[in-house]
Amino acid sequence: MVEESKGERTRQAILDAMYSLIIEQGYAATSMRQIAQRAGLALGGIYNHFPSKDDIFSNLILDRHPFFEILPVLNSVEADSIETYVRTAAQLMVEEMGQHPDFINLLLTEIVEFKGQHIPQVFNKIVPMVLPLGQRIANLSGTTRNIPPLVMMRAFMGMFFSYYITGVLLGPSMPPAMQTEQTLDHFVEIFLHGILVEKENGL
Amino acid sequence: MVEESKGERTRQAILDAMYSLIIEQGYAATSMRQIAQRAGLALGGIYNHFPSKDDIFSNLILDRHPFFEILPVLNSVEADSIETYVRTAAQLMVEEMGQHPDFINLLLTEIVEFKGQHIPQVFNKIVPMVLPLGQRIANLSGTTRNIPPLVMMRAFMGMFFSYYITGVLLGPSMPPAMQTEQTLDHFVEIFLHGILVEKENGL
DNA sequence: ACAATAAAAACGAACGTTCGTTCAGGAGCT
DNA sequence: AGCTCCTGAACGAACGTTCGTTTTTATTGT
Repeated sequence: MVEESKGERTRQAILDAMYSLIIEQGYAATSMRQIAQRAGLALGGIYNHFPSKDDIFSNLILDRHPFFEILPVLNSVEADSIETYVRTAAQLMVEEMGQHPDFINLLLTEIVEFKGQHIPQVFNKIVPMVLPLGQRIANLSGTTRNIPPLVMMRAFMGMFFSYYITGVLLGPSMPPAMQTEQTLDHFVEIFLHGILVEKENGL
Repeated sequence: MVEESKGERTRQAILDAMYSLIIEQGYAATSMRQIAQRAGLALGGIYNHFPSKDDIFSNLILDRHPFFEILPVLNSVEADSIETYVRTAAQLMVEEMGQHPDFINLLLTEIVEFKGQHIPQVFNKIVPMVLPLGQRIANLSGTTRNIPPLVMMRAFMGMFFSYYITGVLLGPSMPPAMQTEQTLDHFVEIFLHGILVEKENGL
């Protein structure tokens, strides 16, 4: 039934093991012995599939970078106007991240422990996913300011990623006025209309 | 002349040493021996000042968290309208971070290696700095949407922090359309006026 | 001002542990 | 037989921490 060879299954088990261990305790604190145990093989067996601990991580991040899960979500949004798209996409993106509160660790671990050395490769896989998305959005109804679509996407991702991560990290420490049920809506409002109210006709 | 005792001086030297070593190579890769060497004392001497490696970091992050440098900058901005304030503050904040491309490591290290366990304490030191700032801004001229000032601040920080960090991390990998000289201005424009152009009088 | 004394700080070898990696050999399968 | 995969003991290096000892600094008494 499954076309997966034994070797490939073990390989995936090793990647799974490291993934979950990093989520739980970080990269540095994760030992090859723990990976072996969780993957269900002996210590030495790992080296039949990967030449080093670092190499396991490199494969992990290139296969399962958090963004590879977020972008399809943004791509799946159906909307007929830019405003609707933004509202729906922001909501979905935050929800999606909320369902995987873990995978942020992977992203940050790569930056901290590997100084972001995999970012170019990861980003090269992302760009082809993001370009058509920018195109799709540009074709929706609604007039936007004269800002390049990719810059808008960058701002969008940054804004709602920061919303999510500050919520997770600062959550209980935040003053009530900083985190309410409407805060996400306020972020959407700022992104769509800005913080300023344009004066209609003087007053 | 200086009222600093010998002990206090080496204490600071140890903190300095760990700070620079973390910037260069991360927390896990930094050994007590390296700290001792850079601080100019023997390995065992460290333990006259700190009970453990973790404890050095805890003191470091509570003394020198990146935000403690950014907030005074935002506080120093003189402006008579909200629009001017936002433009100036965004510019200054990005510049300030650009001059310390290093201290972001400290922030991320804390999250990755210590699971953000110091965040509540750090944040408690930050809140009193941020509340009066929100008050000051609320008193500037200009009409803003009905959004709590602290939420605006959260959005502001998130937006321009993300601008900075994506620039640093993704920089050379980004498509040209995503990173130009005007991109920061576009971010400011989005924050002030949103991406949408409100229709004036139908058409 | 100076010597006596206690406290603080520095030393560096040693300890026990854990780490990533290697390797000679054994299974299981075709 | 030959190949892929696995085993687990062993290796050497590096780690954080401890400890007995010495040196430096600060405080006191005179």
